[in-house]
Amino acid sequence: MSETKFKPVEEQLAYLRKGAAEIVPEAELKAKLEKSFRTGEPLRIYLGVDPTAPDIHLGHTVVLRKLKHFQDLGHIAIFLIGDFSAMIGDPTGRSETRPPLSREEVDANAKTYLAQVWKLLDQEKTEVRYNSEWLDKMSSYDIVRLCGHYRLARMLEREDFSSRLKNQQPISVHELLYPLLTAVDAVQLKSDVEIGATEQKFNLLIHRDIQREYGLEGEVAFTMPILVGLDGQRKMSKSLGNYIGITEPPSEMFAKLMSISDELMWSYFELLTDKTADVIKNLQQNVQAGTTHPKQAKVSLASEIVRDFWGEDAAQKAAARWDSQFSRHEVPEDAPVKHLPNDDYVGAKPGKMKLSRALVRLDAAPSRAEAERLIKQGAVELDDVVIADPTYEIDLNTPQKHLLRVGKKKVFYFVVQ
RNA sequence: GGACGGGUGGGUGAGUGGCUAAAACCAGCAGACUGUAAAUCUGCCGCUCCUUGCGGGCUACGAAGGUUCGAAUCCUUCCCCGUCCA
Repeated sequence: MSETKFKPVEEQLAYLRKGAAEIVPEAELKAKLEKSFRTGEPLRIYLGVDPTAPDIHLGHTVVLRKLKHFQDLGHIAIFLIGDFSAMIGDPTGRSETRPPLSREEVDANAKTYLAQVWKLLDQEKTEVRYNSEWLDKMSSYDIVRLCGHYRLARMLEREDFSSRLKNQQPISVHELLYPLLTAVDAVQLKSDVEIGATEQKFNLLIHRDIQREYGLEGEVAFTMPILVGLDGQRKMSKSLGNYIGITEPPSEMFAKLMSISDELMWSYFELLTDKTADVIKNLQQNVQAGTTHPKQAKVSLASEIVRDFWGEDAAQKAAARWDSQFSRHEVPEDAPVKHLPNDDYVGAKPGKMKLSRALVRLDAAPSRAEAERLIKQGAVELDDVVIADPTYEIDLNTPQKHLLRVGKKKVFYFVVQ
């Protein structure tokens, strides 16, 4: 290994700092980088992820991208799958106990999860580990000894626990074990740096402490901000429904990105694109000065993100389609054609079907009550005519294709079958 | 083990026998305005049936029973959570 393998330390640091929330302690990271530069030994960076859900969304990619940055600089990226710890459940940010997952659920999630990770990370260069590898083997004695390395008072300092305690919410004992067990990961991996979201800071610092208890140097806690979801308020999460999954089709991804607020756009630029801090700042100034339309800036944001996951072509198509459908209100070229089954149901009239019933059959409304509401509110357009009469009936004897619009987002054709 | 407090719609949280499909707020949905942005305004916001009506039926306030013409509200048992004491 030659000394020329790595870029100068300051250059590496500048690259790594982009988007970072906190590096604790930064001086130590610098020291580690310097040592690595001298010796030619790459640093060991890890990101631990609990496969509690099968899908990755943009929020997860923030830390993933940072791991990639380390990888880009020639360091060793370790992707740790918390297949064991997922069964315990991370108490972080929880106002209630997380329901434990079964082994099967965890395994299935881990599999689909990993497949998605390679959209961002270089599979060739990434070390994948599972923490069941060592956690499964620990004896009760090992665990008791591990617990001996940490104090309850310090554990209870953390916000999640203290507020639950105050609000008379339950805290299960096993939740206290979570940060201690994941600390074993850090010990086993002999990590130099661990990446996590800001909410993981507490866990990361415990990991650092425990590593030292086990005679290691102690990793640097590298935290990234939490990505705010599409609502612009709460963190992006699947359960809140304010997320963009990385396997979502390009045009959907694009449309969702275009719907975020202007303010939110900037943190997305910072955390989800490779644009440098300077470029982003510049763009922001142009928008403020009025020389660039905010919509234009957002189009470039959406294009870049879609391109990362689906390629240049797909990104361009998605942009064109968005413009056509939402700016010009055209019917998209690839609008789906659905089939309206002309089957029997109790009280069916020959050749007729209530529009509200058809909406449910066509998957455009979750229930007939909801469908009627949409109709009454003028949200439903059949063949370019607004139908506001909830008693409207569709003539089932017409063989041609009908165009249906429900709200602004749903546009499709249907044929009676 | 004992004493006490609590479990309401996606969330927070009112409601202590009928006027309650259940206040209010948040979230959500739709319309207007726009750049499908935000903000704002308006309406909706359990399910179902139709003759779409201040319409009919069904389901709902931790679970199961009971009292009552009538229960989220009263009683019994059970489950769950918390606080204090041991």
